[in-house]
Amino acid sequence: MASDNSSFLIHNILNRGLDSQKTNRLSREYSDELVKAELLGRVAGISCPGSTDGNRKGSIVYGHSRLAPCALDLDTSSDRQSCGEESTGEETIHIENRQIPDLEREKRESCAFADHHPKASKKRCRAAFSHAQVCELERRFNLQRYLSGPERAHLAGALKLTETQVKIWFQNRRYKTKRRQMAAELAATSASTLAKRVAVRVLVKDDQRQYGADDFLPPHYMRLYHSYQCCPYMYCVQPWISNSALNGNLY
DNA sequence: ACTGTCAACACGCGAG
DNA sequence: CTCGCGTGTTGACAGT
Repeated sequence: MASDNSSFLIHNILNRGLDSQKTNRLSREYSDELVKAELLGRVAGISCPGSTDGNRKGSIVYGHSRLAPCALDLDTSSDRQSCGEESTGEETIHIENRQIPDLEREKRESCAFADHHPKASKKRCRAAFSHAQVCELERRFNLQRYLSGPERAHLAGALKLTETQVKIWFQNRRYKTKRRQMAAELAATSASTLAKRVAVRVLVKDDQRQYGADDFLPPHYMRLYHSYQCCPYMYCVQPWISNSALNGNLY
């Protein structure tokens, strides 16, 4: 599949290139001053300092400084830009300043402390990617389910994430898709089997059916079905995504 | 309190 | 040996 590396020109804006490694090293040592500098500078967001090689064996497992507030946040206009319109080959993502609430800053700092003092706390900090980041990741996932190294680096740099974060995200995304697909198939077969069994139990009174097979569908099947259908970022999926893609491999 | 979601992780495997 | 993958699990978090 052709990779559309030209679809991200954020580097031109941010003048950061693919130097996400450097960014991550910097952000790993972030402080309020760094955040402030980043916010006041041309870059308004700060990447989550997940280690690019942190998922390998023998690496530090706990004490990463990943928190929601440190995830890149893109404004709603960028959401529309990256999610609501077809890629024209030239896309820009506008990044705006973001106030970090005291509570969030507190949590972030505690994680930063744990990062510098791995033994101080085993509390694992989980990054919550921003809406725009997830939206862009979803959009890219809909285009291609696998990324090459350069593509991953490019996307990571564009979204201010580490390559590892992008890699793990795609990994989890593929597995999630597969799981949901399997669950849906299981629910479908179970429901049809149940319907066949229930069909004999249809009550008829005065030549009128009192209830049907659907009425017997257990709540958990319904919940499974609905959760399968529901995806918070589904509206990000572009119109050009074919129905077969949606019905087949996605969601 | 319970449950679902999700990023991060562990583990095993295969490819190069 | 390194890397990425699939798969299952963990822990944080949000919603109910």
